[in-house]
Amino acid sequence: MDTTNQFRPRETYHHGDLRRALLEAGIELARRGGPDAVVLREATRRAGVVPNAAYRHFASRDALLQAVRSAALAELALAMEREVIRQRRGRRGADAARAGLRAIGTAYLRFAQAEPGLFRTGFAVPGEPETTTNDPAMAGKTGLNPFQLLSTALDALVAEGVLPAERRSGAEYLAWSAVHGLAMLVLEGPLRRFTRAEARQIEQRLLEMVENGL
Amino acid sequence: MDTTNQFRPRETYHHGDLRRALLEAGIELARRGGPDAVVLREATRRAGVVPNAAYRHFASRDALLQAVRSAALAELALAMEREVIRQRRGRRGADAARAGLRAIGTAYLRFAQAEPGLFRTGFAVPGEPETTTNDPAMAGKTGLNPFQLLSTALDALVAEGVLPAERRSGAEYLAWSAVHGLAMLVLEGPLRRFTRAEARQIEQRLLEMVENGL
DNA sequence: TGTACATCAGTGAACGCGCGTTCACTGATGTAC
DNA sequence: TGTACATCAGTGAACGCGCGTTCACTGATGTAC
Repeated sequence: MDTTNQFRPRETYHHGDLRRALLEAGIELARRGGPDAVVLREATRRAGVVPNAAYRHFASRDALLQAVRSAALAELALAMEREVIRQRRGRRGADAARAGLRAIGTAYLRFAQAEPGLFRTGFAVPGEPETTTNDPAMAGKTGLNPFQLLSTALDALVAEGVLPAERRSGAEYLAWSAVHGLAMLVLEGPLRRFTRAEARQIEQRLLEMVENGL
Repeated sequence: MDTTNQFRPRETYHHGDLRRALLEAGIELARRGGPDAVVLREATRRAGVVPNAAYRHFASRDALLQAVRSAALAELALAMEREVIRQRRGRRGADAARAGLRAIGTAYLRFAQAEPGLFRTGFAVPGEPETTTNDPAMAGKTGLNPFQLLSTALDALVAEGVLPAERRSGAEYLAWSAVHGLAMLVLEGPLRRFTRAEARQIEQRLLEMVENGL
């Protein structure tokens, strides 16, 4: 099964799964070059198909880009879910809740560094805000998208009595702001030239600041 | 004096101050549409000049864009300087230092909302990081650029004993991350649809978080 | 004060580029009888 | 089991677009004598 191979000409007239092939090509393009690199013609080239064939599966270039964006957010959600499980392991109660929030932040920052192209595609492309959608295309295994995973982690902090209930509302935005801002600075801001170790240290301190400041 | 007017044909063969006219056209374009809207041909059109005339003054489209970016950062620096003076007025010592930091953050967030196009041009365009440059083109009246103004405010906190010296190093990045992140979320993230009042409230809480968390 | 001439700042025309998208088409597939 | 035909998923060719940039040029300006 090699439906996405762009070098060997297809043997069948029909592609088989062109939609998936285009989406995967789009994701790969985003991975390497961010949202601007998601070029419809290039995706069809990689799928071994004529440019306008894409229109059987996506209404426009932007529709393809949105699909790629959702996939990027889904990938981040999966990474968060994994990290939460990893960090909560062996902990209980308040301690586990704290670890959960920390895991969300860590996964976010790791993702930004490991997959800058996908990260930018997920967050620099205007689209349906994650706060208002329940689209499973941008969610992880739990069916929650990155924003909803953060909310869940904060809820846990309240349930365990770590975060006073009256400070709960809007806490997503504070936590997210800090982490998102740092990700941007490391990615394309003044912290670009930091070594991995320096970046890690700032990360740690930022997560502390959030924990203390919330 | 109307050298930038694009409607009336020039009376002189020479423009007079084409460099400035192009730069101002570029700033205007960025203001309305962000970095991508800074189109060399459009800038020359507005200056009432043939496209390639731009190359007497800028080596490339990117050189023009960098100049616009610097101008945007300079404008932000000026806004920060004004806000710092305003907020420190009538205060002294630790109180004034705290007001100074708060002013920096407030000015940053106000600027992002009032001039989203310029804000994005200042920060989404890769260029010489403000941390390493002393280019006066991106500085305010004090000769300091936005990043350096933030550093100064943090130094004042240490001098007044508000911020322990051992937590000073790297504090720029923590403060900046939080504020920058919130700016992005309000601008093009999930907080886009917030009302002005809601946004203000989150801002306040974020600045508190930074103050407490640092 | 006048003039020759180098320098400078514009003009005019054209390029190649790759993109997204539209149109009319044809080959392949699957379903009803 | 065979065949007619509707439906679907591709092809082929072409569009207009606006961009950044290059080339050879000319009109205006300012300086030396």
